[in-house]
Amino acid sequence: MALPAGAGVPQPAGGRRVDRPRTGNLLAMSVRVRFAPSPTGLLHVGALRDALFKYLFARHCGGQNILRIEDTDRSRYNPDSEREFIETLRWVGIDFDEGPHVGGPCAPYRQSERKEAGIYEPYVRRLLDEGHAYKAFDTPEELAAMREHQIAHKLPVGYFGGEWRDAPPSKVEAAEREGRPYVIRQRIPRGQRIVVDDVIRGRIEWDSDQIDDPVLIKADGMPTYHFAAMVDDHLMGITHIMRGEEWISSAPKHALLFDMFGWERPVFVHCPVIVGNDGKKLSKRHGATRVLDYMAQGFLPSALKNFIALIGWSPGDDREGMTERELIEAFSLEGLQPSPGRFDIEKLRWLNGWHIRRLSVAEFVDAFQGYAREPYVAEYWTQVAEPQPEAARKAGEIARMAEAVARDRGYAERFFALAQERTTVLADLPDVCGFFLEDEPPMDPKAVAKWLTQPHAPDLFQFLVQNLFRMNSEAQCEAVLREYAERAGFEKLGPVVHPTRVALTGKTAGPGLFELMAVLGPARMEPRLRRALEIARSGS
RNA sequence: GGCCCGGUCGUCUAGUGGUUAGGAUGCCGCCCUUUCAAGGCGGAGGUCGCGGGUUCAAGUCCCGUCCGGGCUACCA
Repeated sequence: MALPAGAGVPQPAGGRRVDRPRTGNLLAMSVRVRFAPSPTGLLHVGALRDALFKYLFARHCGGQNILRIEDTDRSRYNPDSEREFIETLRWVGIDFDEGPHVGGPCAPYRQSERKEAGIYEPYVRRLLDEGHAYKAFDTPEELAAMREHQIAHKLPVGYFGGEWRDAPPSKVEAAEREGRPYVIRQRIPRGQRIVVDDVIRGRIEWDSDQIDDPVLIKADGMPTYHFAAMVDDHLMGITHIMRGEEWISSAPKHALLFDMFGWERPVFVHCPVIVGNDGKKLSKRHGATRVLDYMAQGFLPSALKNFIALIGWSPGDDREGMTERELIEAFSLEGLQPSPGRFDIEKLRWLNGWHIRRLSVAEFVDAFQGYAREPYVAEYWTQVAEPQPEAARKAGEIARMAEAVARDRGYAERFFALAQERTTVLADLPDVCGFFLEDEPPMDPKAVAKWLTQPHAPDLFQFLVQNLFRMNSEAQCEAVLREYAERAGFEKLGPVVHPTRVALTGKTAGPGLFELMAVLGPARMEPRLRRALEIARSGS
């Protein structure tokens, strides 16, 4: 999508007019949304859902998805954060048409850089000139005292005028001459009804007397969210301000800003949020899990997207398991719900299994190999997961399995096929089918006690070892076991099947015995059977 | 305290005046079966937050109320 040169950039200082950018019809008609995180930490599920809804909406409409970094708070800035966001989103499969990492016609896409480029200045000046903003020289102490007074007298808390909103110009000039630090505040009109139309909630109204004058420019010269985000949204041609519902209360300030500039208001969409199990907003201190942790546990991006999309949105029918293509196709603002939802890990697990089962075997193996290659997987299992000594072992198991898979891809595909419908998260794979790769898989003591101590066990294993030469196919394996059962006088296959399963896998549960025997083949079965024979002899 | 948003099985949801309030997950049971899964079938689980009102008829419309949440920063 090409933008006319200079679109979205205010005229240089000489040129007077700063107005709606001439973005051309193509751009004006196309949906443009932005994910605008503050780079202060890790990407957790709350932010992911925010990014996901915009992504789905943009892709559904054939519009543009834009990444903008809102790094105007220097005290909370975290230099690693932006990379975390971009890499996590890349893993999830949410991509951007414009952003600091890919560029675009509205660059730069970091607000600190936009501030350096002087993009905001003409707009501040214009607001000041037109009386929509004013300088306020209150000290932090004065502000604190005012708030205390308001709380004590049960008054609305906030800056509703102070001494600067209506201060005479001479006073302001004097303060400025003294070099006193100041902020620039938006002058909210008084005695008005402010109406904001929200796509999800309909019309929301405020009495403008209830809305305090927000800081637009901080004392350090940096714009606040209230100012920078709105100016940028306009300059970048954002058509829909989609964000979490926690922004509803500042929506009137933002809508008013658009009005003050004479800009067309974008469509407001205040999405429901994901809350913690206590019903409270998700935050780092409140059960908000890093998205990468889900990756490390072996959740598929497709499942995570599917699951997150279904909290607060529904396609309108009974569909639950949906591919990315289906999500994009079905997504609409009408399906958005107003109430917050909770993150139910059990349902995510089910959905992950659902997505795994829909993969081809080759894709399934690729998914595991890609997973095992992710550097954060090892870090997660060794340093984040609990309980610790046990969790760390998982990292080694995953790495070893990945090596083995790479060494013999054909073999891997055969046993992955058997593991597929028994896998809920990729990290389970070593547990589910690790025994295929070890001549001496770890033995479950209970399984040994129950099945390898059976009186007929040594005889059974001896028989199997002797007949390995004719145990290549599934049918052959079954025939041999049935033959033994008959010879030993067992009416049912259980007494034969269970000890054999324990001998070969060390477990009581797993893929169908004949299937797994056929995959193992005689060469791999022999050492396992011989070991079991020894255990059975010594045990009984 | 003020303003604003929300409220359907534990959880995610369908539902826009007339349905025995549907689906999914989780739980339980049955079937399949050599085990575990997957799959199929069935069950328990909701006085649609509560109280009024409008209407022949209300989860759906109106009023009130309660509860939960958000904002109330020179954070986003």
